Amino acid sequence: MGIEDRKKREKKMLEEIRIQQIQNAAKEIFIRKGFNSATMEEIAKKAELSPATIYLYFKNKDELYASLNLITLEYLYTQVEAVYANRSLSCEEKIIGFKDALYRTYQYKPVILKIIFHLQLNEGLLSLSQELLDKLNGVSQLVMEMIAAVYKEGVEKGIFIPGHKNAHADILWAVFTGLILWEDAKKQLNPKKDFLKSTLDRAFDIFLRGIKVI
Amino acid sequence: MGIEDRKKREKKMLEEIRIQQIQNAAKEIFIRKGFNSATMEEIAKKAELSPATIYLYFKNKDELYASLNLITLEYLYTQVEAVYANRSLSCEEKIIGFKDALYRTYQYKPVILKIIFHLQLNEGLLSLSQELLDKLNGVSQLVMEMIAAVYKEGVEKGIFIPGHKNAHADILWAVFTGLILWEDAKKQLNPKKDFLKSTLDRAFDIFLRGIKVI
Amino acid sequence: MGIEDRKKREKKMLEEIRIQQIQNAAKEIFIRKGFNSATMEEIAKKAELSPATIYLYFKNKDELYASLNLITLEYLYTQVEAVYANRSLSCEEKIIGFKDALYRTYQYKPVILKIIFHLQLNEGLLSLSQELLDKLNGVSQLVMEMIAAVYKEGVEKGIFIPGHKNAHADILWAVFTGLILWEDAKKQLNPKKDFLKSTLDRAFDIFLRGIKVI
Amino acid sequence: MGIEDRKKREKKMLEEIRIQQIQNAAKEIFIRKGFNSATMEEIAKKAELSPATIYLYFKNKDELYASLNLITLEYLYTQVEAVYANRSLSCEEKIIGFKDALYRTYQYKPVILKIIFHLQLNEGLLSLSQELLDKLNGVSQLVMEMIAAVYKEGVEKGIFIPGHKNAHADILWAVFTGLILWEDAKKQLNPKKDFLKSTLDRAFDIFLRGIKVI
DNA sequence: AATGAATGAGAATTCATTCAT
DNA sequence: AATGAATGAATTCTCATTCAT
Repeated sequence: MGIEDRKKREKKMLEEIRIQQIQNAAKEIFIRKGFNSATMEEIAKKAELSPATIYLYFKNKDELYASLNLITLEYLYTQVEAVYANRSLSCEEKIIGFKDALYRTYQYKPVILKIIFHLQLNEGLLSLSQELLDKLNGVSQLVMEMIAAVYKEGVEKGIFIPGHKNAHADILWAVFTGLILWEDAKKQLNPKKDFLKSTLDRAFDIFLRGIKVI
Repeated sequence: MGIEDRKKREKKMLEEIRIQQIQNAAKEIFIRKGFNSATMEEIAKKAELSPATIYLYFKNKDELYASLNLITLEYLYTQVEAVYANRSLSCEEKIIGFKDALYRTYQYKPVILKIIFHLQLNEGLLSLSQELLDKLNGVSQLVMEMIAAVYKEGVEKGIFIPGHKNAHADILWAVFTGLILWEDAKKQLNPKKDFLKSTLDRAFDIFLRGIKVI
Repeated sequence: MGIEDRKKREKKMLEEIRIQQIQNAAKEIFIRKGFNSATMEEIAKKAELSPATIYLYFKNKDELYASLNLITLEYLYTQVEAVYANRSLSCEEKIIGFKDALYRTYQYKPVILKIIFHLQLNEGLLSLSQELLDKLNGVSQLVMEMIAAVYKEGVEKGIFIPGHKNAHADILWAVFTGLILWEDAKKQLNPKKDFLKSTLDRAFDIFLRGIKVI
Repeated sequence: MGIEDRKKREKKMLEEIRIQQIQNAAKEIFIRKGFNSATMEEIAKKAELSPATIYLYFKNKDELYASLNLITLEYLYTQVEAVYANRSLSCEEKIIGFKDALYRTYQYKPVILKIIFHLQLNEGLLSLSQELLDKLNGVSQLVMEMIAAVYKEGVEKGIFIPGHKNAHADILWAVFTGLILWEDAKKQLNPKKDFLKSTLDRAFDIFLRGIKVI
């Protein structure tokens, strides 16, 4: 029995390895080419598999794409949640913590956030199941709510100037994504220059300065 | 002679109307579907023309897409330049002016920014002429420089806290584009809610507050 | 009445001029591009007319093409017939006369014979009416028969070695067309060298030498 | 190891069979319809494959067309070269040998000559690679040179009447191609009658008779 | 009579997806 | 489990042809 168990375990592990292998390849190709221009064949080649094999693990191209978004968002969620739940941090520190969480997520897999941007750009995602769309939106909603909650807390404590909490969550998110996008685009033209971290820090400093009650 | 002239003028106008008719349809479809998913047939249907007719006015899909950029980029530039060159405005007012210029551009032709994002996301637009790509990058460069110059001026006048001027231009640009992207994505899910203008105003308030010397 | 007549005559002449104008343009384009690759628009441009105008004079592209073949063949026919009917010529002289007739035809409008070759290459002529095909074949048949008849006469007079008369007509025709084709192809690569006339003369010398009884 | 080898060999063979299957279908359609009128779909249908499958083996229509030439041109060359290099043949026999070589080539792959004619007629084949065009011209050049050399040898030996060697090569080639073209056109109208071989033999008899010193 | 503008009917080509092995 | 081979269903683009003016 033990042997069977082991075999089963090994099988499952192998399967997961394969799935990741595919997702990794897919991520890169999707980011480089966009959803439509990325071809299954190219992804397969990158994954060192045949196109047909991908279909053993993912029902179709859309599902493969969607799977990337979900894991990305979930990863992001855990990062942000860790900051949010950390009771030892002040509101200001949490804002900084969020920034670092986002940045860590980006650093861990620079590519994954771009997937979300693609989502935001709404490129050909009509064939995603409503279920998945809901899931995606649900997670990002949760992230935004945590940010909003921290801002609200700050306002209540008299630390932050008053304002609509959701708007501030949006702004924070926008600063982050906007900078990623922009710095990345610039890096593409001039790969040597990478000012993302310092500019991001600066942006959040300003943001904090801007919302703090004097 | 006058008659011939008039006829010529009328013909030219008709042609321009047709071009705009196509561009308007294209804009909408490109925004909704993204470059790849948008089909010429769909654009044609939207424009109430046959696909073949589009090819009378645009050499191919890429050119049609590119044509949207050129117009609007120039519009963007003139908007921003007008603020920059306005000697009666203070630095702070210019920052606000930039925001309004950007927003006006966005309102005038919402497509442009999305297209820039596509470019930033490196969506298979390699078939665009180098000339156009250079133009795109050139204009955005000019815009960034104007923003940076205003920030620098503010620092020199002791109004803004010191810092790298380019970083601040990047941040401002990132806030703007990030918000467009994000609010647009949200609007897609819930078309009724459109907080872009108010959130943008708020974001720039915060940004200004954050960079002003107290 | 005289005035009406004159107007009618002028009209007819104008019409014929227009038809020739179109045919001349068509000839050149068809020869340069082949039937399928030649576009009506290109022909129209060459004729300094609009595509629509061509359709006032020719029912469609096929008919336009066919009209060229017919006139060419008819011209050829008159040339060859003149030699054939010339009672003062010997058999040998008639063979030489045929060659000159063919060459004259070719010189008169170097392009027209190539049209026939296209016909021979059977490029996309399925849409020609049977009537026209019959006409085309009928005329070329007549030409061949005249050549064959001269050969036969020569055999009967003991001047030419015996053989199947049609085969010899075919050979004569083949030598001519083959040389046109070949020399023309060479001229394309090196426009300065034009050996058609001399090579053609030589070929017919050899041909005559070869069929003459010693 | 042997097994793997065998499988590899079998796979390669299968691939070659498929390629030939496509080429055979293509040959027939191209000959019947000409390059432009032939459609990939028709070729695919003839080959009992889907159009898409053809693209697994040939990059595009042009390449498929070109592939037919390359093979056959090489075949033509080897045939003619074999005659040319055969030291046991007299000049006269070589001329006859050339004819047979040409005819064998024609029989083996009737398409090649038609394709050369298309080239000669300048049928929009501009998308062929310069490399291939050069090869085509190169090989035909070589063939012509061999023919010319044999004629020259005959003249030097006092067997053939004097004359420009290239002209005689041209004539021989023209007789051959002209007859192919002509007989083929006739066969199209009346498929039962195929006089090519006998007429060709006769033509070369006459040609030889015509150039021989009496 | 002439044409500018428009289009329907294809054509080549691509690619996600399937299936026999 | 993995895949090579095959394909149906698009999609872009072309062009002969029409028609209102």
